[in-house]
This record gives sequence, structure tokens and C-alpha cells, in this order.
Amino acid sequence: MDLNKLANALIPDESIRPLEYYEARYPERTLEKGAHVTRLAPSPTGFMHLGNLYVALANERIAHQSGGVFYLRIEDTDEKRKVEGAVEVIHASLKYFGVRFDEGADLCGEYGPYYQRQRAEIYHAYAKELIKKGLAYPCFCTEEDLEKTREHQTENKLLPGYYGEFAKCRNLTEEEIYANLAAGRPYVIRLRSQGNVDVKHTFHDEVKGDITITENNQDVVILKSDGIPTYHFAHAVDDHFMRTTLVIRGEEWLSSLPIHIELFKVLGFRLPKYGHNCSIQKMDDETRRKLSKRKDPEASLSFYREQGYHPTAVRTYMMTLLNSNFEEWMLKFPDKDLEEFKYSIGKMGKSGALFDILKLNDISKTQMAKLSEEEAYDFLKAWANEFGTAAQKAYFADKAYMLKVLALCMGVGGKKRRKDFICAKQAVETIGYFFDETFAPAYAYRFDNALVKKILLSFKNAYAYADDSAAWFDKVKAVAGEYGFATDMKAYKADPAAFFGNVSDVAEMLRIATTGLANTPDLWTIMQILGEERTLARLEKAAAAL
RNA sequence: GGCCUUAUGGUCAAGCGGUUAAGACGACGCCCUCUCACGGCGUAAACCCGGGUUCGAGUCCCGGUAAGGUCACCA
Repeated sequence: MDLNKLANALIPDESIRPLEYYEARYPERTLEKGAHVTRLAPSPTGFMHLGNLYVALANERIAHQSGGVFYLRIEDTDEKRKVEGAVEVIHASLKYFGVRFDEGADLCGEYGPYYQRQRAEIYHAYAKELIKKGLAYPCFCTEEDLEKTREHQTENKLLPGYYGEFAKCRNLTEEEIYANLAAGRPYVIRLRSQGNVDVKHTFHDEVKGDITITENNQDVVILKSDGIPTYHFAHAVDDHFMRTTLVIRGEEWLSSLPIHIELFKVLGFRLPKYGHNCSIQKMDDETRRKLSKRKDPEASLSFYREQGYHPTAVRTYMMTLLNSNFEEWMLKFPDKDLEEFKYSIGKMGKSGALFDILKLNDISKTQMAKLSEEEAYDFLKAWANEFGTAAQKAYFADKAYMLKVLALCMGVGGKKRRKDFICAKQAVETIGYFFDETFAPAYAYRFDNALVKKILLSFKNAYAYADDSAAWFDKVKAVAGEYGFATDMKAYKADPAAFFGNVSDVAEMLRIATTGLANTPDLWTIMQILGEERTLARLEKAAAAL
């Protein structure tokens, strides 16, 4: 059979250039020894998964830490899954979380194009080459044909797939092929696998360690009937010509690794190193499963933006899952930037971790506590502008006022910071009582209303804005004493029955009256921030409500 | 079902043949304290099961079991 003629008939792409051209066009990168070229290669589905960030971080850290290159490639070979504007989503969400690419789609770079659809010429050139060498062939099987063999294979407990005797088009005669072509039958190009499933090799995976893999014997399709490559083929061609040295990807790819190994071999490309990382899981009743895009809102990167999680917190949490010794380092050097951490691919977990929002919340609290009130202002304002209610947006109009609120709630100036804020949404909600528009108290006192009313009024009469914290508290105590509440905690503890309650109960009444809440930061300061007029008004309003 | 991978407290996990089996989150208790938050101290809580190898096994080997992944003209 004239393979050259066949190749031309099968792939009549005029733009193809000699193979040497591509090697010269995409030369080996000149990098320091030990530098890694890594990539993130998402599909433009418009949905960014937490797992995308997870794997992006691992690749990014390794590339940048080694003085290498980290780039973005868009795997848009599946027309059905493509979504308009998806690439913007990819860029925006990763940028928000501080993942920076050196080159790639919509960025500069010498190894592009970085959209697979724009690289058809290269795939065609190499698919054609394989045909010429007899290592690939056209397959005219229909979906029904394939379905039938699959049924037969499952019934007879045979290895499913297109291989050996089941590869019906593998040994089509020249006449048959041209007859099919003349009949206008659609076809795909399949690899003529040289592998044998009975042969096993041990393969060194950068994260899993030594694993045993079986040779591929599947005649996988490399070019779909529309001439677009499948993932496997595009992966081999792209990672070769983009000169990727290390591929860190999800473990769902591990089982197709034999295909990739064969493809690289058959194409004459040097195999990159691989690291297959585990996916983040979630407990679903009694069983674990992958974080699901459909079932779990926290699977989506947009969730963290909507909730207003600080990007550094999410990154930090990802890092704790990514490198087992990261958390210890972080505790030891709380003020160091996480880029100073020496990331090690060998320290990546071998089994999938359960997503733990409580842990994320804890990390988020300490992250928020690291912010100055100015930084917090900017962060919360940006969140409110995008996701907040109209009233919440208005909070930020009076910056000086907001800064005072934040300084109090974050414990700025104190020995240790408070950790009241988890994420922007929750933070903005918790400071709602500082703003009359959203101050909607549900007064819930633990004492008799008539008594509370008397105490409120009594304190209101005594209150003076100019009092300092100590003088203010003396007045609280005075009121407490007046109504039979203990002002001395020791005395109270010694004989609780002798009193209505103690000074903290009185403070609670005042707190509920002015903020609507039983738990808040320092009440004196809150009154200082609210101002004399509003403080008095709130006390009066609360008393009137009783 | 075949193949691959994994298995230490509720969760994330140290551990690489000899340890009282770290630490963090969470839970609980105490202290500090006008509440809360912070902080401090403390308690409970683990080597999947069965065989080997070895003076000695969480650690090495084999076999179970369980969990995860995968078996597309999707990535």
C-alpha cells in the first residue's frame, strides 16, 4: 500500500510544513539546569473547579521555584463543552488567587498558539507522519459498530476497547479504504498500537512514586472525524513542542498514562516527567467522593469570591493540602510570604484529602487578622461593590467611620488581634449594627423587661460621651449596684443568690440595647464610634420598645 | 468486573525497624475576662484485618478488606 498517498488522501491539509520546521520553530528552551516548564491546561467550560486551583498552584510553585516557566494552554478540542467567555473566567479566577502565568493563551509567548484549535496544522503534520510510517490508520467504524463490540466484550468478560482482533479497520485493504473514502464515509485516525497488555513496566511518578503500568494496546483515536485531535494526541504534541518538562495533573489521568507513553514513543518525543496528584474529596453521608461541581457549591472557585474569602487564605489552605510539611512551616514563620516556602513535589499527599471548610475558616481568620484596617477596608469594599447589597455598599461611603469600625472589630492596636472575620460576606454582615440602615435589633434580654427598661433609662441618664473607658465602666457598675446586681465578681461568685445577677448581665443589657447583639467587641468603644447622639437614641429606642 | 493507587485520632497529617505514636483544625474543660474574640493551660481521640520476616513491625513482604481512580470520536 502506498502510505504516502494514503496520508495525503486522509489528511489533505495544505498548510503542513516539513517536520523539521516545527522542531526549529519550537526549540528546546534555554533554562538553568533543574528548571521546570509546567503548565495548566484547562478546558474552556466556563467553570473553574477548586481542583484547577490546586493543580495550578502545584505547577506554578515548581516552575517558579526552579526558575522555570509556567504557562496556560487552552484545551478546546471538544466543541460541545466550549463556553463563550470561558477563557476570561480562567484568567480572572486564577489571577484573583494570585496564580501568575509567564506565557500562554491571551498572553505573550514564543511557543504558541496556546489554543489547541489553532494548532491543527501541527497535529495534522504528525498524524500524517504516523500514517506514512504505518503507525496510524483510518477507522470507519460507526458508533453502533463500536457499541456492538463493546457489548460483545463485556458479555464475554473481555478487555473492552478497540484493539487486536476487535480493531476491525486495522487491516483494511487499500481497496476497502479508498472505497470508503469514495463513499464519503466519515473516519477517524487511530494509532496502530504496538503495545502488549501482558507487558508491565515500573514507572516513576513524581508524586506517587514507583508504580507498575501495563503497556497500551488500544488503537486509540488520535484525530476525531472533524480533524481535531483527542486529548491524548494533543497532549503529546503540545507538551513536546511547548517543551514541558513536568506534567502535574489529576490522578484521573494515571490510567491513560500508557497511551501517552506510547504516543510519545511513536512520535519520537522525549517523555516529560509526570506527577499525578489526588483530587480533593468530600464526605457525602457515609462515603467519600470527589468534590462535585454539581452537588458542592464549594467546588467552584467562584464560591470563594462570592463569599469573599481572602485569596491568600484559599491559597494557604490549598498549600496545606498540597505539601504535608507546609503547615508546620507556616506556623513557624507566620509572617513569611508563602512563596518563600520550599515546595517539594515529593511531599505531595498520595491519598486524596477531604475538603475541610472549618480548617479553611481558621486559616481565613488568621489571614484577615493580618490585614491592616486600610487593607481590610479595601478588601471588604471591593467585595461589597461586587456582591454586597446596596446598603452594604453604602457602608464604605464614610471611610473614616468604617476604618474605626474595622480597627475595633479586628482588634487593631491591641496586644493580639481579634479573629472575628472569616470572609468578606460574613464580616460585612457582622458589622451591620454600626449602620442605622441595617440596624434591625431583635432585643432578646434575659431579664424582666420592666427591670431592663429601668436600667437602660438609668444608664442613659448617667452616660457621658466624654467619659473614658474606666469612667464609663464605673457608671455601668453604679447602675448595676443600684438595681441589685453584683459589681464585684468575687462577691458574686461567693454567693450568687444574693444578687439579681452581676455587672456583666447589666453590660449585656446595654450591649443588646445598642447593638442588638449579646456578643460584640468592647461596648465603650462601640458607643464612641456610634457617637453620643446615636448611642442615646438607641438606648432610648430600646427602652421604648419595652 | 479488569487494571492502577491508597489505608495512622472526626479531619489534615508527622513517622521511613526500637518514640510515652508529633503537630494543626475541630470537640470538650479550666484560666484570663463586662459579653464575645484573642491568648494561656489541659482532656478525650488513631496505626483496617490476618499471616509472615525480625530479638523487635505503624514502618518490610504476602493475602484479605475497604476506599478512590479508570475503562469515549470528554478532557
